[in-house]
Amino acid sequence: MKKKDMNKQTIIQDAVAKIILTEGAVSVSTTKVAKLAHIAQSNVYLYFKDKQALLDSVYNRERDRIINTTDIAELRNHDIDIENRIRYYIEQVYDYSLTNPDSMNLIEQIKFLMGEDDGLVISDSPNDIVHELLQEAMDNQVIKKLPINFHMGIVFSTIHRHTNNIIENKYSKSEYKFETIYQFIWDAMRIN
Amino acid sequence: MKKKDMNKQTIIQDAVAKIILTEGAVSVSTTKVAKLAHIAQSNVYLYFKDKQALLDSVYNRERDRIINTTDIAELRNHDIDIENRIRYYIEQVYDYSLTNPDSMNLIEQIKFLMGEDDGLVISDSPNDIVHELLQEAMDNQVIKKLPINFHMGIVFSTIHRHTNNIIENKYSKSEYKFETIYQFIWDAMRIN
Amino acid sequence: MKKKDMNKQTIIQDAVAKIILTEGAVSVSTTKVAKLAHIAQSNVYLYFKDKQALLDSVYNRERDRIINTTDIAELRNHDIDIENRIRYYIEQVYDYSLTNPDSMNLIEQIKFLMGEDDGLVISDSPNDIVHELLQEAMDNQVIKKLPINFHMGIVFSTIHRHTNNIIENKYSKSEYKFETIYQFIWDAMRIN
Amino acid sequence: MKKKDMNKQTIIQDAVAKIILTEGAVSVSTTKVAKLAHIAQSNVYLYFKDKQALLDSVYNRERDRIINTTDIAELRNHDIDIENRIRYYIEQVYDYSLTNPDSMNLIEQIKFLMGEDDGLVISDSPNDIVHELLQEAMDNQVIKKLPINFHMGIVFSTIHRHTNNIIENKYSKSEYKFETIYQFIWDAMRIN
DNA sequence: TATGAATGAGTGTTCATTCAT
DNA sequence: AATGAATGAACACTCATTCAT
Repeated sequence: MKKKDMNKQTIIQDAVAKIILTEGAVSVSTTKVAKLAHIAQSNVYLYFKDKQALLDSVYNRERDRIINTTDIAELRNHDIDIENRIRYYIEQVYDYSLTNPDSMNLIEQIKFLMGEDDGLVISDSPNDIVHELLQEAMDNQVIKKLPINFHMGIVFSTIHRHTNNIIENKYSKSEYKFETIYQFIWDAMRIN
Repeated sequence: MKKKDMNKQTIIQDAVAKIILTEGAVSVSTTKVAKLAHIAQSNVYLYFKDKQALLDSVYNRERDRIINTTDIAELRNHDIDIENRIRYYIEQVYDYSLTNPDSMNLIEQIKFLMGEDDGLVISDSPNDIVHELLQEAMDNQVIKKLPINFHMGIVFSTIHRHTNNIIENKYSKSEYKFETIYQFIWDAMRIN
Repeated sequence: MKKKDMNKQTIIQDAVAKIILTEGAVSVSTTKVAKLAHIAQSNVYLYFKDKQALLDSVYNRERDRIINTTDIAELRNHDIDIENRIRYYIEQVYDYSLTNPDSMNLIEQIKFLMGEDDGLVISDSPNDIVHELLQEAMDNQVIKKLPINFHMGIVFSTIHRHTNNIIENKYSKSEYKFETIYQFIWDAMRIN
Repeated sequence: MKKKDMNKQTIIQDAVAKIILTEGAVSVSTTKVAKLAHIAQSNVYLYFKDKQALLDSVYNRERDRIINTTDIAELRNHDIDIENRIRYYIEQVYDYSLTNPDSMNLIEQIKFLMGEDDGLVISDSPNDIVHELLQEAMDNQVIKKLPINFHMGIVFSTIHRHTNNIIENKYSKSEYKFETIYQFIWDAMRIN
């Protein structure tokens, strides 16, 4: 029932996601995608201009998912002090990553495949909201004066590593609390 | 004459490395490698069992290069206090990365191609020397009690990001000193 | 409003013609045609049995256009001496070709695609009017006794070449008068 | 025996030629070529960079064949009067065409496929030998002052048509002598 | 009349790998 | 040790055509 509601676009994107997660982005081929989606290979081109567009769409879907999950308003709410806004942001990344561990891996894989070096760091535009937040924090001498991708990087890579560790059963979800992870990240970022 | 001393193995590996760095690991093909190495395509199989072995060898070569550059003795020298040994280690990674920026990218690319998730974190064996060092530091409550790949991860990913930023001309080499980078990493690791 | 009077058939044919002239007959595909005609791809099959029928129709449309432009009555008018009737015919081909240079190219392209060797020579039926005229001229020893497609061929290919030379800016329209072109053709045909 | 001497290049080119002549240039596909040449499809790319290179090579092979058959020295021999040199040239084209009727068709087909409009007119370079000859004839007021491709065109297209008529059994080889064909062509060209 | 969805067969091209010499 | 030739499988992508709605 529910499945039938999904349109083909989504089915195809899901197939791509599955392949990326199980075999790696390199292994994505229209043939495999079509097989997994139970359609003819040529059919892929009915829904996506070409392979690049297909990968882009999967990437964007995931990126949007993240962005939509983020409580942007709060990040801009100047009634909250900046340190807490950053903490709130990290918490959101943390929650998102634990809830959707695949999402992060998808984004990482696709970005890498396309030759972008920044890994998980998502920065749509320079005046991106998080960018803004971190810049403000830097200007106010709350966090260290460093390239912004250092700050974004440590947030993402730490949380991502944590999530992967759990997935790979290196330890259980309960073994490290958010507070612990957060402290690690925040100690790096903040001026003390 | 001297050049001719380089055996074919090395010539081939160099070709692979060059392709990876310029076009990405995905683009490595025996055809291209052979062309770049000025040998017949089939010749690649004289020196390497298959493509996988070839990539492995390039990976291992780089990994060994890193390990050999590291002053292991010093890391084990208990006359030096542990904090300084870690600092020394970070310094060595830092120096290596700035001196051989390609090396890190090679490792990252090959790891990605093979579907390994840990990125740059190299851990050959559990009783690896760095592993040992960090474990000791954790036991002595010098660094935070966290999965070891957190500690290794922040070292590598921060330094790697820094190196890439420089390569991509985001800023000049002189803009951030080692001390600054180190402080960022160390603040995350240490218990304060 | 008026434009809407053009029925879909015509719109589709026009699309085909445009593609042939800009990209060559080989490049005609239902996909492209449909896109250019602003209809669904499958819609092409509503108006034409298959691709072959579509091409045929475009060919026939052009052939009819030529035939209808030709003043047949005059060609048969025995009050005019035969030499002048042939001259009149050549003049008409000349005028048509210069006025509708695309027309000739369309016919040539489609013929090529269908593997017909006679190029521009259009001969619907053996008792074709021009056929008749030339036969009569041959019988009356006005033109050389040669296969009829020699005579038709030289008319078409010379004029077509002239037209293309102009289109390709090899020289301007005014550089060679009809009389000059005609003399070239007629000298070949006539018995002297 | 003899067949074995032919290298694969030639075998492949022959396959292409056969397909062009039987099915038309449009029908040439690497698959068909490979099948006809009894090799794997991928093998085509061992001998030719891509399909274009393959077609080019078939074209060039034929063009060279024509050029090598032509007695260039004689065409430049100013001891012979120009009219006779042109006649000699036309005779050579005539002989070649009748001896190698396929050759002309191959060239025509490939040229058309590549979108060149000049049909059989082969003009390698502006100072091409035939070009030279005709220009000289025009300057000396032996032939009409017209675009050179008119003169070349009538030679080729007339002879080609004649050859095709014979192939298609429209009449027998003996029905029209060279002299007849020549007269038709020459009357068009010459100033009278 | 019109369309979107579907598809199988085909396209040119690249690949890793094998083998005879 | 070295090579050129060979190949089957895979790739992304386009095509003419059909069919249910």
